[in-house]
Amino acid sequence: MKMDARKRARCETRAVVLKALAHPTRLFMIEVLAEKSYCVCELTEMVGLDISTVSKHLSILKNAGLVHVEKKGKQVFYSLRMRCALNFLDCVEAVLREQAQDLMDAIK
Amino acid sequence: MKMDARKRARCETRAVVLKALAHPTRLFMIEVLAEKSYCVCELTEMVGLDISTVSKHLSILKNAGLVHVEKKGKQVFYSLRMRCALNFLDCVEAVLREQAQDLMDAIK
DNA sequence: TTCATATTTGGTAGAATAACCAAATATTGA
DNA sequence: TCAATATTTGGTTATTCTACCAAATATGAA
Repeated sequence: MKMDARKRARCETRAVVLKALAHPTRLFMIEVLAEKSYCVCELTEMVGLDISTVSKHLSILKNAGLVHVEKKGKQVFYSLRMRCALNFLDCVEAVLREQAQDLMDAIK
Repeated sequence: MKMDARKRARCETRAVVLKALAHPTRLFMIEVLAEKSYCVCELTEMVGLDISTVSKHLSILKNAGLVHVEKKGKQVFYSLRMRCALNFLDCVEAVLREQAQDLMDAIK
């Protein structure tokens, strides 16, 4: 099974979604947004980075289809759109646990 | 819920696993390795990049704990270790389908 | 040991990312 | 309209990533 142009395009599309998740700050925000929606300034306060940086991170999540955006007055609220991203993260946890176990096994 | 040092570290660890998945070539190989294990030269043939590039991609997957490595004679075989990475990808598909649907809705 | 094959590692150049600051835009209220 | 607040966008710099080539390493066969 070769990676022809079609398969490559398909993988590139998927990679956009995964890349959106693959950043500490964005992961953190995904977790936070799993509870409820927050506006940019609230997220900025939690994250502790410049608001322009946070805004750009959020736009990456938006472009990937991971969050939903709603404007209310002067504020813009983001919420988690794809709940299955959370299962996602559980899977990552499983990977990490297994890695840790391997390390333990290697030591003893 | 602020992103303190501990939370940041936690997110960074998770991000390593996600980053490993977040590349078209590596995604492709994950899919291929879901069927059965392959050696580096077979994967290189499928992927169509330089073998050194493929080797580096594989080492990223290995470091993230996503694949298992087994040496047989002159060849090195890689296999998918975390099957749940596939559910992962199903979730990504769901995201993409929903995005496509939104586009359709926006047009009509 | 020597050769051939398979893989990894080191080096390098170009592309992509992420952080900040400053400026632009949008919205509400005076 | 003007001022204040919330957010986004543009610009810049430093870092990281990715692809290739060349060289090093490992293994099995002659």
